[in-house]
Amino acid sequence: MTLSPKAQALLLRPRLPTATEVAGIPWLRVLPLDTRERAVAEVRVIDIARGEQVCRHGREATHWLGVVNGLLKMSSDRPDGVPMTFAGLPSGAWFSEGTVLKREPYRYNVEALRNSVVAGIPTGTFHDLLDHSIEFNRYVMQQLNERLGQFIAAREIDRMTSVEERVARSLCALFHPVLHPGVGQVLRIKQEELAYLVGLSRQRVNEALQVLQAAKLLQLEYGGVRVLDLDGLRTYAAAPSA
DNA sequence: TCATTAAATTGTT
DNA sequence: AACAATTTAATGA
Repeated sequence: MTLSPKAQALLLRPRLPTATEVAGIPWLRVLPLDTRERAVAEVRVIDIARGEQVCRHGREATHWLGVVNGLLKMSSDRPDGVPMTFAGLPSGAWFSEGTVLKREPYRYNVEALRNSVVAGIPTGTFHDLLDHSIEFNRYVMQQLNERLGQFIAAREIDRMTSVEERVARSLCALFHPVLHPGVGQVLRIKQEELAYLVGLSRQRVNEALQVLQAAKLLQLEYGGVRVLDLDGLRTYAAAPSA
């Protein structure tokens, strides 16, 4: 990315969301009309260039954040220096609720794998919604519950030896219907981005994807992946090697 | 709208 | 990492 400082400043300035962007925020839909209108008024969006960090480990959490458009990667700095990727965050993913809830600093880094649009509401607004909206509480509770399961899955993925299994499970996480409702049957992701997410070479990921395609679990498309059998990806086991 | 060309992405080695 | 093949996006008649 070679943008002039002026262009960068313009990109980094938070702005009001467009109607389309507001429509892409899943939790707004569960709110009653009056609550929703008040919440919408607090939403700001920001354009993030590929490679930029959305939040840094240790920084104070000022907003509850979500992906309107694009793809982010959530990872942690481990003491041994090897970064561990927790999750890929596609369109419709909202995150940092645990941190915002406890008013703590971020415990991970989030960076953009491609140019993305990220939305946020201030922590104060987040707590107001928790205090006054049952619907919002339900949404956040479900979100926390699902994310717990995803973190546990991420640890299992990290231990897996088979590349095909790792890719299959990672894709499942990205296609998670509750955490990532913005993702339809087709996930817009480059194989290069997926490789960076699972920490493998693009070649190896390409190879694994083709195995999974041959198994009729997914279909490769230019610039994306179509899932044919989500449950099959979830339970995929590598063929025993000779 | 269509044809041509450039750029991006995938598939192979 | 390099390269060829394929798909999409951009351009201009």
